[in-house]
Amino acid sequence: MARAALSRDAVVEIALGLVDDEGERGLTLSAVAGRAGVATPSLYKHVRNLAELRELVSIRIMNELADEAGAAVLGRSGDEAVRALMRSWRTYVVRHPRRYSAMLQVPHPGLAEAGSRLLGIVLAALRAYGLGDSGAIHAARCLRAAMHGFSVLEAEGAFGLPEKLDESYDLLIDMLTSGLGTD
Amino acid sequence: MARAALSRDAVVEIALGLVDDEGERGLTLSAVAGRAGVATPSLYKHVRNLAELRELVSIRIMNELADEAGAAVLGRSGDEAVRALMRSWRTYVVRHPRRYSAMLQVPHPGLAEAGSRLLGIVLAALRAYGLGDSGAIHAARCLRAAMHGFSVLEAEGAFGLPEKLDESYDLLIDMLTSGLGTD
DNA sequence: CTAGAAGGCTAATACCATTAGCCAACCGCG
DNA sequence: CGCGGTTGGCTAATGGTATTAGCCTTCTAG
Repeated sequence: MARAALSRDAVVEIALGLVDDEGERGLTLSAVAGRAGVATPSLYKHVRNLAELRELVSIRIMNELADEAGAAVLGRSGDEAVRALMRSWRTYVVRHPRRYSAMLQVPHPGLAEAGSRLLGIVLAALRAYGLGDSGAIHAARCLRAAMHGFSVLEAEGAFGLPEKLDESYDLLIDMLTSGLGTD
Repeated sequence: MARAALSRDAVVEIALGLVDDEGERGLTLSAVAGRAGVATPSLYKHVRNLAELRELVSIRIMNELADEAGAAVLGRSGDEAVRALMRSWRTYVVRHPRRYSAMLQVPHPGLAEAGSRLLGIVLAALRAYGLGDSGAIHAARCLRAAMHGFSVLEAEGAFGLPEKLDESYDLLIDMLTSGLGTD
């Protein structure tokens, strides 16, 4: 290889920083090149095009989220597991709101794989309820929808005051766990 | 006024058609101008810039959704109202997936107003539960988050097979209404 | 009938992604 | 040690986009 220089991963890393600092709209090839101290076309040696970079960023973010959610669920079961899953999910969003928003953009393929990893974690959290195969899928979809919806709305500032959001989320957790228990 | 010509509303209408046909990424000023049979800069006589057009489109869509949800809730109360609200919401999304996706983009101000209209409708659906002011807000946030999350995931094709999504959504409705009742 | 505004146009600018083609540096090999 | 190929940078050029400036026509109000 020639000059030590950039790598594919380094480009993705810079892109992530850009998303954190300026939001997903700030993710532009020339901005990445600027931060890397390189001319724009040089990036094409590491990344096929902007769409691929966006996809790589999304996948990276979804995997981060899955890592944290997976760790939270580990060693717990039942309501405890669901609670931990939901809390860790929201914690990630609160900590990295712009990343979470960026992950949503452009539902290209490739995200599907990372998505199914997340699904597996949600299913693991549900294991103790003894739902059938099909029931578990339905329940997982509901959990994911609820967590995702709350996250999107919070990350985009669609809720009014940020205070008391914790209470709202606790209520959502209670509604869902009680719904699961009495199913 | 000069030549009969375009109006602000007509421009928004064309933009909506574009969103329906090509998705939110197809909403470009030159595409709108093309459909209107006009040169691109002429649009600036009706709309301040692309950002404003996007905002107008989003508001229009959110109001459409609010109209349908409001009509669904009208004359019902309690679990029936919540069920009707949730069903009408998803019905809109299934009917206009691209519009719903487009509404999410760019959470500019101005959407807040249309959003509070929606909030009012959700609160109306919850009236019969006799929740306190604060409790109703929390419950409304949960409902909205759940509906929104499911809608986003469905509109983006994030769930696997489209079949049996009805069952999943019914489960979500049951979980939430039972959570509200036993609160 | 006339003045002015409304709404169209062309031309020009700036920014972006993307492609093509060139050049230098580094690597491994003999 | 040197040499060739690959790797990773560059500049130049293209095309699409939004946006601004300034002109010109046409309708309408008075």
